[in-house]
Amino acid sequence: MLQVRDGSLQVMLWQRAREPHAHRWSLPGGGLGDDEDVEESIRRQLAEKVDVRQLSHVEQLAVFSHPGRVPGRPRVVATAFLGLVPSHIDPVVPSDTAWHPVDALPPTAFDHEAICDRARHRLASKLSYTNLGFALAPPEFTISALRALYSAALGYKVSATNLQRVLSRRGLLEPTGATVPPGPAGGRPAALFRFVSGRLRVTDPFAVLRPPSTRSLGP
Amino acid sequence: MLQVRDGSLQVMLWQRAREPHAHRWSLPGGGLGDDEDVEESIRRQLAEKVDVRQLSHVEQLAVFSHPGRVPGRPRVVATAFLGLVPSHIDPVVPSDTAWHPVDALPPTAFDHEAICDRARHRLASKLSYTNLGFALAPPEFTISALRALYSAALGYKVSATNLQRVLSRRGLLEPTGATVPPGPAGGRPAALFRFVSGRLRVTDPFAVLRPPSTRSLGP
DNA sequence: ACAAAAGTGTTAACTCTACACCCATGC
DNA sequence: GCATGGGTGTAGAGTTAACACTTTTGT
Repeated sequence: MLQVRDGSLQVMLWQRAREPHAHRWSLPGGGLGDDEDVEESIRRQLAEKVDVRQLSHVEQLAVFSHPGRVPGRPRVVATAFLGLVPSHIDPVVPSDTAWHPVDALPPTAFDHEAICDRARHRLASKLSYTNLGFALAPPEFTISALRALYSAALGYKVSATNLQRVLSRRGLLEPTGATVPPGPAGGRPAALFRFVSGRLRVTDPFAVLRPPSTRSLGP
Repeated sequence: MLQVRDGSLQVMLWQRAREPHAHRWSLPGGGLGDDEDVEESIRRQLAEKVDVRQLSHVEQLAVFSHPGRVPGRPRVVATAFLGLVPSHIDPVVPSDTAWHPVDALPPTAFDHEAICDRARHRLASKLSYTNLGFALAPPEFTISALRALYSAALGYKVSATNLQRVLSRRGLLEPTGATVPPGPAGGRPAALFRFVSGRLRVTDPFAVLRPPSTRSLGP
């Protein structure tokens, strides 16, 4: 589960009490029940940590199935997921559970660091060619705030100017009309925006080799 | 397993002899052994159908885990893969096995039609932003031949002119120097090309929101 | 007035599509 | 010569990054 917290992208981990890998930090998860699919299962597992209604997005990443991935046990096949929580939420988490910046992970259990890396990469990619930003952002936000979210998730500074232009041209962003008063240092009040849609949509489907344009189908 | 055959994208299926879903057509696959991961397993399963050295690309698609996906049995969790065979190969296949155009599938077992759709979509996407064309094409080919492969895989006509330009600009294609004599109808001899690399490479990593250019880091 | 923060205008570079045109060959 | 298929030139549209500039506020 990933969230932008305090200006950095963080992942929710819990500290294992027992072997194998006691005291190491682990991604939430667990066994698959007989009457659920893996999507239902991961939501059930995450529900033990947070209110699942706080999850703004969940998607499959990949299967991790190396025979030795869980030491001292028969092989465990894991289906890894990317889960996102919007930045305005601060879920109450159990005492063995905490958020960690993805750039400074504590010792992790099993192959969970590799799973984290996969999740970061997937998130960065989808921010570029979909409207997935809605899953990181609160319902309303200033462009500066959105810039901070994108910067944290992508790992490099994003220009507020160009971010607004790209997302607006694609029709993903709309102004609410409201503004936020500036801080004590002054400055122009910032306009508030929201994402037009809260459903994942691919906005830049093919970089090249697009289908022929319709006008070339004429007589 | 997908391949462009006779001008259309086709999938290799085998006809089930026994229930459930007897006589329906099924994707190759099977159980996961204790000492292999899912990638090794799928290659082992496919080896029963073709020479695995003929596989030019294999990648995970997704997990299919709906409890009712295999009727009359405890739930079976499947990890679906996309496998590609270059068009110049014509593998000898068992008698219960045949290639079918993805646009005209016979009645398929379980959720295998959905898996096929997922594979087609993944292939089409990756042709646009990676060099995955190498996995469909023979070692050397004319631009016309490559155009036919891309058109079949994408499902719409691709311009030979622009295909050559896009792939050349990206440094994916290089001329071999050789040419192919024209057919009986005449025409200019076609130059032969090859893919520079046979390893998957992302060539168009982010549609937008690229990291800042290096020159803006100057003093 | 001045500093600070937000937002807009503008330019240059780049990429892709479409289409006109030229090239090399068989008949 | 001329039809046929292969290949190149080029113009135009569309996006994006970079940066200068304007707007709106607090002190």
